[in-house]
Amino acid sequence: MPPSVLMVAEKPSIALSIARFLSSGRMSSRRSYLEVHEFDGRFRGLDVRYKITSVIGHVLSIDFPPKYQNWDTTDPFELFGALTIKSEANPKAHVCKHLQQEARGCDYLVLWLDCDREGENICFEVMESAVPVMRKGSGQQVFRAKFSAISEKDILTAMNSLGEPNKNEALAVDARQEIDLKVGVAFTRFQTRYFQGKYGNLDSSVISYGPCQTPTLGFCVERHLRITTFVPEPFWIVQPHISKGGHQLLLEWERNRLFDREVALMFQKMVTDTKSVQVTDVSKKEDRKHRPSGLNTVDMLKVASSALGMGPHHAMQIAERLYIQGYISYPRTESTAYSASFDVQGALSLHRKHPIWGDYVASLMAAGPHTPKSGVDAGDHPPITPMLSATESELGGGDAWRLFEYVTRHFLGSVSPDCKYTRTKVSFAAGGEKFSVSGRAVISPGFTAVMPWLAVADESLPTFSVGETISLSEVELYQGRTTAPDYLTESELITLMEKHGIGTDASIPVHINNICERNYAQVQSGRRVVPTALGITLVRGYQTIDIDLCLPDIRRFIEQQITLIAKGQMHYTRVVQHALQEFSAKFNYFVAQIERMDALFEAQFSPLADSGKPLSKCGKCSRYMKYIAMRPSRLYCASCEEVHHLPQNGAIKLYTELTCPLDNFELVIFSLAGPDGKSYPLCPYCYNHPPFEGAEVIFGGVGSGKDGGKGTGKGSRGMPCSICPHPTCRHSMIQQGVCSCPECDGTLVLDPISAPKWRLDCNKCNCLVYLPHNAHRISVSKDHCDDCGSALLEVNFNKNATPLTGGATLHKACVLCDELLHSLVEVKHGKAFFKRSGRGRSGRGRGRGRQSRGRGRGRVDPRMSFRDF
DNA sequence: GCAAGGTC
Repeated sequence: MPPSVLMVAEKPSIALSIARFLSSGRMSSRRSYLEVHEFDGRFRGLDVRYKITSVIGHVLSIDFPPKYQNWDTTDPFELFGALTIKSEANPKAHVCKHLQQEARGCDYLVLWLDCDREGENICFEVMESAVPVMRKGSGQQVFRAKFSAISEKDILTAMNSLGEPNKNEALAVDARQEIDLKVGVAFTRFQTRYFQGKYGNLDSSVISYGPCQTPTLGFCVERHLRITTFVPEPFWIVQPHISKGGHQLLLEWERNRLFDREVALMFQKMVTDTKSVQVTDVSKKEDRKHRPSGLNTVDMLKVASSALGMGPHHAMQIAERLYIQGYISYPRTESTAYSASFDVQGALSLHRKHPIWGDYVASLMAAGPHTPKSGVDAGDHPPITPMLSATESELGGGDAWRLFEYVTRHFLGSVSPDCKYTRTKVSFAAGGEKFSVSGRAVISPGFTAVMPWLAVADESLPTFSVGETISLSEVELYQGRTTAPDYLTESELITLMEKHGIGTDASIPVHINNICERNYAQVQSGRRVVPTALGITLVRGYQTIDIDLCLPDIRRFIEQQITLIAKGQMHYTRVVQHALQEFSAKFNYFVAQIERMDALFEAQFSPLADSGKPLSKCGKCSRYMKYIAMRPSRLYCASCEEVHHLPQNGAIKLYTELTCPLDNFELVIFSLAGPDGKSYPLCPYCYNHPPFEGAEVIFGGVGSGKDGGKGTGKGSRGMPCSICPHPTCRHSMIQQGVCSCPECDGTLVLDPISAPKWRLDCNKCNCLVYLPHNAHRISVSKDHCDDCGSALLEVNFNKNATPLTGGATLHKACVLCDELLHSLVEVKHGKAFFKRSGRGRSGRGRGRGRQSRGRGRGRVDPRMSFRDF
């Protein structure tokens, strides 16, 4: 067997391009967890077998170990000194396994990750999986390819000048990750617990803090404060009117405007008294409006927001889709310059026949090639360009078409001539004051023909000659008032973020989205970002305690620090320790001074005790607790001063005054919205303090985690009755569970309030099983099926609609094994439901893994009866 | 329930 070389790129599309260039298209591709392309070639004087595949961005991500995951038992300050762990960023993608599988026995590893710091960091993540399983050899086995574009020339050059991955650059990213995590999580947990424990109407699931999101909010609040503190001032302008050759002209005053009325009046009188103006100069010169440079992500997002009315998050989703479908090039790029190898002619010729801009493209090509305006080549990806021609109907109209049209017009504009026009300026004098008027005449529209919204408007002027006098028809004294600035548009916010280095092209939309989701700001009409009371109060609080916390310099500080590592000027450990020391000191000060921020909250929000409505009784003091419906919904016992968290995004009701046998708390019932939203009872106390040793481990209880500290996913934060292992309580999983879920490792539990459309709900996933609809009562019996171990159901059919022979109404049977019962049920959100031997409900091996499962996750008619399967 | 950064 020839030696083998494994090559790894940052994303599948790049692996494919590189494979094509290096193999001249002669390769074979197969699909493992990710695509792998193989071909034969030469490597350092050897005949080798090449394999090229990719990861999907970062392989690993950083977090705290499980013991720090509990918000109730971890002092946020401890987080600064905590160990951190790295675990697989997206376990479902099996990237580590994929890398190990492909690297096993390979002789060489070539890293083709993006050539930026993050890419350098991913190199080491890849090495961590790959190197241990490679064949041990002598000499260098790991190589780094450095490329500045995904073009044949660049890729071949890179292949011929392989180097080594840069550990310092990778360490800089490790440092950023650790600092961001510790600072962000410590502040977030502290302020969330502090303020949510005091106020009932904050309406945010979490009061987050972050070195990017908070300065982003800071920009919006700063503008808000400028607006609210704005004091308008009156000003005056002397405006002479003249008429010539049928034109009525208003002359512009060289002093622009004055804030002193008396002085302005004096000038007006001087001008009026002269009764005429004299032409002192007529200048004519050719001017041009430059064609745009190539389109990068940030500019695309700004235009999408300001001209197309599409939010950055949405615009990125649309762009992503256009990219996947092959209509546009990679949409995440910082570059505005096309690389030297970019084929302008080829890219243009795609559009020659386009029904809308085909004629323009044809004339552009006929006129010869136009060099694009220079811009920045960040070396990551080329500017965003169309890769196919498409019409509105092909793209299904809507936002996809509008964004594609913009990308295409921008590209065409960037390789078109500049717009040329003549600018005329006529200067006048009257009463010692100077005035002017300007006109414009377009010579050739250039790129504005295809980007008409940027067109230069003709403003014709009559002909004037120097020395000419024109009588004044009127000299107006215009009075105006300065006006407050408006709220920041999304587009302006993006500009500010980019200018201050807040976020990256890919993360800017995420940060904006974040401050909206946390209810700190809202995008209002005109796509202006307006901070909410919560957002304003937070930023004013930071300003009161420590203004650094909401200024963009905080990000700059972190960037500066880690750059020292990247350049090898400072040791990783020293930098991280220094930064954390600085931030933990800030944290301590913030905690010590929190009452100053709280004073602002007090003036704006209502205390917990005044919020919400009485709902259910506390098991400790027997007094009614209040249900606070505002996000995050919770129960508050005013006499015990305790907050009990509840599951989110659903409705909470009292469960007919039933109580938990363990702690006497009244049960409540949680229901997800909609006809197919499942519901389950829960004890407010048990939900937050799982009473059974091991229960929280099995189910991922509050703040605990068994799988590397990630928790066990949404909805499994606490312990509702549907997963409670209490052996005798009538609401527990033991009593209400029927059988294993066909979709996951959960258990199907009788939905207690599903009547009259009785059904079983999975206690983990969204699988629902509808039971016979002609039953007026269904309950879970204490008996089990002899064949499969499932709990038997007692079905009480309606007298008039019973399927039982002889008009009998009572039927006790297994939902899986009883022919009749099984034929009357159907699964929703489920794709398979089959009998399983020996696995009954809880207590006896509650659904532990499925015995078989199709690999595909295609849609199956959700109404399919599981009998039909 | 937490950050920011990759990418799908």
